[in-house]
Formats: sequence, structure tokens, C-alpha cells
Amino acid sequence: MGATMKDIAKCTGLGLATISSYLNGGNVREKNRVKIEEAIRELHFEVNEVARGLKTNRTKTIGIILPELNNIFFAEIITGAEDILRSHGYATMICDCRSDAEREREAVDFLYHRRVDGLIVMPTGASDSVFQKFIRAGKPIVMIDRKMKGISCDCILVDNQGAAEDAVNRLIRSGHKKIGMIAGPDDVYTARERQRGYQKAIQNNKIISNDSLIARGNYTIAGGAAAMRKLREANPDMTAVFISNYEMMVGAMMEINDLNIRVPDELSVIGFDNVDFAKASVPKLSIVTQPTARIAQEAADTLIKRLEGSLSGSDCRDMDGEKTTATVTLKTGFVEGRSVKPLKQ
Amino acid sequence: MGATMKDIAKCTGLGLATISSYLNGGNVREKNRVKIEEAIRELHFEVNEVARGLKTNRTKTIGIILPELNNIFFAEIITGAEDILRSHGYATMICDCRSDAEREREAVDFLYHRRVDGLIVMPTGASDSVFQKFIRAGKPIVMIDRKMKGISCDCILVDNQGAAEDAVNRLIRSGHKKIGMIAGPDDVYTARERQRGYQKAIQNNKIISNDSLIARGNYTIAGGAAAMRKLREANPDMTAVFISNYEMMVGAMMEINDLNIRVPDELSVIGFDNVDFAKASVPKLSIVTQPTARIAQEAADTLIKRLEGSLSGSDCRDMDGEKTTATVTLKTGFVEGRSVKPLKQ
DNA sequence: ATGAAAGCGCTAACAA
DNA sequence: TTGTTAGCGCTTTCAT
Repeated sequence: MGATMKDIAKCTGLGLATISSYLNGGNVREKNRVKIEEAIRELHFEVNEVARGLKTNRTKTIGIILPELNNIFFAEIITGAEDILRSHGYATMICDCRSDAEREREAVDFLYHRRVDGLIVMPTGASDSVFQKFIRAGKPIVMIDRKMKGISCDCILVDNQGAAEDAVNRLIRSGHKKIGMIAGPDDVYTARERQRGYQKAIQNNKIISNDSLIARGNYTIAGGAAAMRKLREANPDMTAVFISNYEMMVGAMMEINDLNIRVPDELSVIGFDNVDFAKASVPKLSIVTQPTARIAQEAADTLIKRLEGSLSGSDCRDMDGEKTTATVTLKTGFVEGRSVKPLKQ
Repeated sequence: MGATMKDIAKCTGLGLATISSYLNGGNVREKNRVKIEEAIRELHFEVNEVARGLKTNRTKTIGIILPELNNIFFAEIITGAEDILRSHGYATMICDCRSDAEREREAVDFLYHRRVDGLIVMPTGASDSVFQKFIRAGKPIVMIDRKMKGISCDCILVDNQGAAEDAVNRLIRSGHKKIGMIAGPDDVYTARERQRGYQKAIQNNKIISNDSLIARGNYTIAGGAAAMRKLREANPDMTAVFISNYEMMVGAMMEINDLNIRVPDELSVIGFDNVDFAKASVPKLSIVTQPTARIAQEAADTLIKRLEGSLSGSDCRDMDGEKTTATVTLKTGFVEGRSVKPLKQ
């Protein structure tokens, strides 16, 4: 269909090597440069990256595997990462695995067949074995949000436990003594971490601890709403609640709305993740924020460094023969709203 | 690195054609099938789709160009489309062009170099010329949300004008006579359509029409907030407002919150797009919804049909030599909330 | 600086 | 059914 380098060669009377050299920024005699550029324009030549990829064994493509595209937290990360990667010439192939481990496995295979150069993964499944074929092939992986035992790759983490602990500490400092939590699924790493942070704060401050003060919301809107109702029924005297992700925060607010609970007079609330939602709420919600832009930046940068730095994915061993991978842990932020009421102590 | 078909051939003593035939679902003698499968397992062979793509001139990859990934409306469409495409063996390369025409042009080139088989575009720029190289190459394009003069491709549209008109008619039927609108940017097709719908309803019902009743919110949160303030200042007696996209709805609600305006007692509101947000609001917002899942389905199906049906992208002409492309226009929905107050007439 | 030629891993046409 | 072979469009030695 389109013109190839061969056509350019024929048209200019030059050899393939010269054209290739020109295309890759090599030295070409001025006279020939002009001729080549003319031919390219005339024949509408455009490099075929597929052929290039086959030859060089580098597709300049990164696979991204994530639990849910339709989720502000992940969408923000992808947006940032895709931008940076593309500005370095890398395409991104995104696979949404709908929080399903089997789909995640399929996505890895799918991307492996397409010979992506590396992977950015926000893991869903528990098993590291799925990813081993990339490691074996010397292709780097960057994991976001979770560290996996048994797999040698760079990780970009967020201090989820610390964030949750800090949020609950704020409630405690405001005088709250009966604080509930809407927690995520038990099999999701970040959910467990956030719950641990809550429990740590509760225990350290010797505040009322009670199983019925933790309701599981499954990281969904519906789950958040149901959890809020349960929490309120079991603990009518609860004065504050910490909600540990965005979707559940939306659900909880729906329920609070339905139950005609006044925030913060009857119930103080601290949420998670989405500043826009928090600011639009009545009253504005106080929330924990995650540094999505930095996460994206770190993930993309790390991967590119692996890909273009001196160390290839599998060669990165230090002197003891151990793999040398980096783990970056980022701090969360906190946006103050008007959803926490200071209590008389 | 990994094993190739040649290795399998050597290992089994068979020819390349047999291996290829096996891999592509052709007929292979039972005995050989077993041998091949054994070799594949032993050597960890996995098809190289890059090589396959070079040979067949079909990469089984679709490019998706959109204004903003970080936007629920688009994210939902991508989620749906990616799912369907992947289940048909197609990868998706996503390019977020940040609502910038120049970036959009770059994305088209980028994807063309990578030889994607087709394009799904939610256009940002005004020019169709950018896309012509795909049409020339016989590669199909599906446009979402906007029809472009001068480009021959399938379109999936939503009746934006009708949706807006219907929303405003509801306000009018509830007795409202002074209705404001927060409109999107003038250079965005859907924004103009929605504004046209508003004006049509106003004119048809001979309701108060006034330039200061339309404020432009630029499809952003901040813009929505500013527009809300302006609207309120210029029209203190306005009893209802129609907000024509999600981000502006969030911004407007923030402002309404700041101004201590009670919804719907002092001001009735109809919003757009995000059911989750609408339901979590206090009170629940009435909104126009777009059928994102259907849009995604139609877009993916249409593209796959072009790619695998008998008609190639450029061959689809009817008897007059005209290109035969399909345009599907989908209906919007409406979710009733408690944000519209019936007025005594 | 440039040309000739080999080959990346696959498919497909042709022969057997 | 299976084997042989050419070639997709590029990069990359190795000469020149």
C-alpha cells in the first residue's frame, strides 16, 4: 500500500543503508539528504514500526494492566503514564481486567504475544507466577500499589497504612471516640493496608474497638452504601466514619443522604481519593489524596530507565548476584474540608 | 530469546507450513498435532504477533483517540470498547490528546506508523484532513460524538440536541420560566448541539430568553463554578439551571454549595452524564444520561465488521460509486432525582 | 558516507 | 496433509 524504504532507495538512486541511516539520525551527505526528503514527501513514505520492531526486537510498546479503567484513581495514573511514555516514543496497550485474576492472566499472555517491551501492572491477582515469562525474557515490569513476593521488579507504592492511620488520628484529635470504617475487600492489598492503619490508630489511642465498627464495602458504590447502613444500625452512637476509597465514599454519601444524616453535625466523615467529588459535596469532604501524577511519573520513568539505561531487566544484579530493584514509596496528601466536627472532650 | 516456529519445526522434524497450519487452526495429522503441542510446551513457544503482523499486513490493533481519558464519559466508552475488541483478538492503543488538536494530529501519525488496522476517534480538532491517510490506506475509522464533513467513515452519535431540549422542556413543564444554562465551549460540537437544544425549548415555549441566561463553562469544573456564579449574579430570580456536562455539574454544585443556595427550593437543577455523582448528591440530581455501553458496543462492532466483513474500508461504495457508511444515532436517557421543584403556575 | 546482502519470525503459494 | 521457498519492511554487518 504505502511506500517503503525500497521505493525511496529506487527513487533516489541511493542504497537502503543510506535511507535507514537518514531515518535514524545518522550522517548523510547534504545533497542526498535533500533528495531523500524530497522522495519521502513525494511518495508519502512513513516508517513501518512493525517491521522495525520485528528487526530490532523492540516494539516501543508498553503494556498496562489494571483492575478497572473506569475508576478515577487508575484513569489518572494511566493518563499520566501514557503521556510520558508517548513523548518518549512508546505506545501503550491497555488491558482492563475487571478486577479478575483470570482476565489478568490472559492480559499478560496477550501482551506477551504482542511483544511489548515492558509492563506496568496494577495487580489484581495474588500470583506472581503469571508474570514470570516477562522476567525470563528480560522484560522489565513496574508494579504499582503492591509489592509481590517472588517477582523481581520495581515497585511504586503509596503509604496506604500511614494515610489511613493519619486520617483516623485526625478524627481522634477532634475528640471522636467511636469511629467506624468502611473497608475494602479483604483480598485487595491496599484495602488491607488501609484497614491496618485504622486499627493501629484505634489501638494506639485506646479508642473504642469493635468488630461492628468495621464494615466491608467491596470498593463499590453499592457496597459503600450498604456498609454505611450497617455501620449506622449497629452503632447509632458512632460519631465519625473513615471511608477508604472513592467508590465507597460515593455510596456512603448516597446512604447518608437517604438517612437524612447531617454531616458533620451528626456524623463526621473522612473519605479517599477524589478531590473533585470532595469539593463538590455538601459540606466539602475532608479526604486522603493519592499522588496519582507522581505515581504515573515514577512508573513511566522507572520503566524507561530500565529499557534505555545500561541495565536490562534481567541483568540488574548487584555484586551479590541479587536482583537490584527499586521500591519507591510515596506519601499521600490530605485535603481539609468541613466534614469533621470538633467534639467537646 | 524465545523459541520460534523454526525451532518447533526442527524439534518435530516437520515443515514450517505444518506448524503454521496448526497454529492457524488448519488440518494437521493427529500424530503431528501431538508432537507439535509437545514441542510447544517444551520450548515455551509463543507466537510472535509482530512478525505475523508484518507478513499479513494486519496488526490486529485498533487505535483509539480521545480528548481526555480522565473523564468518566470517555473512560466508560473505552472500557467497553477495549473489552469487546480484545475478545475479538484486537489490542487497543489509546492516545489521550488532552483536547488539543495538534496532539490529535500527532496521535494519528503515531498510530499510522504503528500500522493499526483501524481507528476509533472521539474528535477534538475540526479538520478532517488529518485522518485522510487512514482512509487512503483503506483503513476504517469510526467516529464517536461528531460527524465530519469530508471524511467517509461510520459514526456513532448521540442525540445531544434532543436530550438538552427534553431536559429543558421538563423544567418548563414544572412551571419554570427563567431557566439558565451552563454551556460548553463553542468549538466543541456536542456543546453547540446541547445549547441548540436548550434554545429550541426556550423558543418553542416562548419562555424568557436572554443572553445572560447562558454562561459558558468550558466543560471544566472551575468553569462550571464560575459560570454558576455569573449566572446567579446576572439573574438572581432564575429558578432553574441546566448544566450540560459532568465536570461543569461538579463545579456548579461546588458553587451552589458555597453560595448556600438550597436545591431545589431556591434553584432547580438538571445535570448531565454521571449517574453515580447524581445519586450521591444532596438532593439527588436529575440528569441526562448517555448510553456509554451502547456507544462502545456500536463502535467496536462497526469497526470489526468493516475489518472482517466483506467490505474493506475503502471498498464500501454503493452502486453510485458513493461510499456507503453507516451513522447510528443513539437516544439518551433521563434519571429522575429530587433536584427539580414543581412551581405553582 | 554508501551499497550489497543477510535475516528478524511469520504466512502463503506452490509442489509434492 | 506436508515441505520448500520467497518475501513482508526494516536494520545491520561488512565491504567499498
